[in-house]
Amino acid sequence: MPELPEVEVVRRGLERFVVGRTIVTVDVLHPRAIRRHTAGAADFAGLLAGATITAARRRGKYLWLPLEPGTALIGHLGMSGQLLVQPPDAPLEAHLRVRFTLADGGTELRFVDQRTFGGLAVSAVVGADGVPAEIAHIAPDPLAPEFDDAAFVAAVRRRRTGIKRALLDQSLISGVGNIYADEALWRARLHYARATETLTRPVLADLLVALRDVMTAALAEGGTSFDSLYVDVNGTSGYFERGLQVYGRADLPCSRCGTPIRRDPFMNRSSYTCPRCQPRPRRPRW
DNA sequence: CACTCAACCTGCCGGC
DNA sequence: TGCCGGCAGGTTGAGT
Repeated sequence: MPELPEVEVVRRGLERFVVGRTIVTVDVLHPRAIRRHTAGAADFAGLLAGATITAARRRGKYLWLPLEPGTALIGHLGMSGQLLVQPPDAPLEAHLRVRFTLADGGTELRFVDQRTFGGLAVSAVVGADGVPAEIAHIAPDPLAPEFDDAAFVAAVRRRRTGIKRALLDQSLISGVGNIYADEALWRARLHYARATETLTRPVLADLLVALRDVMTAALAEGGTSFDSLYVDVNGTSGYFERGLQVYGRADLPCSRCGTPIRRDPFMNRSSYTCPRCQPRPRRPRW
């Protein structure tokens, strides 16, 4: 899915439309959607029926809804997941996986997921910081107040890998995916295969600025949507595709120098760079 | 412990 | 038209 800006758009929608409401019924239409909830669909539904949603939170690409009585409904959108707020009489989506009705009889919450890489689970164990145990391994994201810049820089410099691999490691920094990694590296003029241990503190500080800038700009546009898969809770697409400088722009001119953007295979997907602004390092690290 | 990669899915697009 | 390969914004768990 969706990287941090797209997930934050969804979180804001949940905050607006479902916080304060009480779940009445839970219908799991596809077991794979709750595979992380190992106790199964009946347990999942039983823990949620009667629970009241007290907030809508996010860390990186994970979402969760804290519940009264002290549990939390966790969600990850994977590659194609959507959380939609729909009128009860809206036609059922082709890939509807879980459906929640709410006590006031108004709009209902639906989890729709074409590829089923995403999923939901109920957490019974919430840490002191309010983060469910299942998400404890996810690092803070760069837009969160608890993100520690110095700790991130030190951790990157201790690594022995390529900088893009580090950016995609959600236990180091969360919320960054293939699009925003490429966009931030272009802004910071860094090639994705630059060795982490050779990057200086100022260079990494600049990279953090680039990440925050591009994600904040994307959020202001409602996120990036190439197609109808990436939408807010009302099904509306964002407009940041226009703001992308390298991602998906193979052979188009770099907006800074005119050199054609290059696409390389990378970790079973793609990386986009400007060959001139982001020269390949002499000793690349994958 | 640090790191890498295949596997999990469905749909779409381009080439033959 | 149909079939096939390639590709898609992510995470995890097994393996080195």
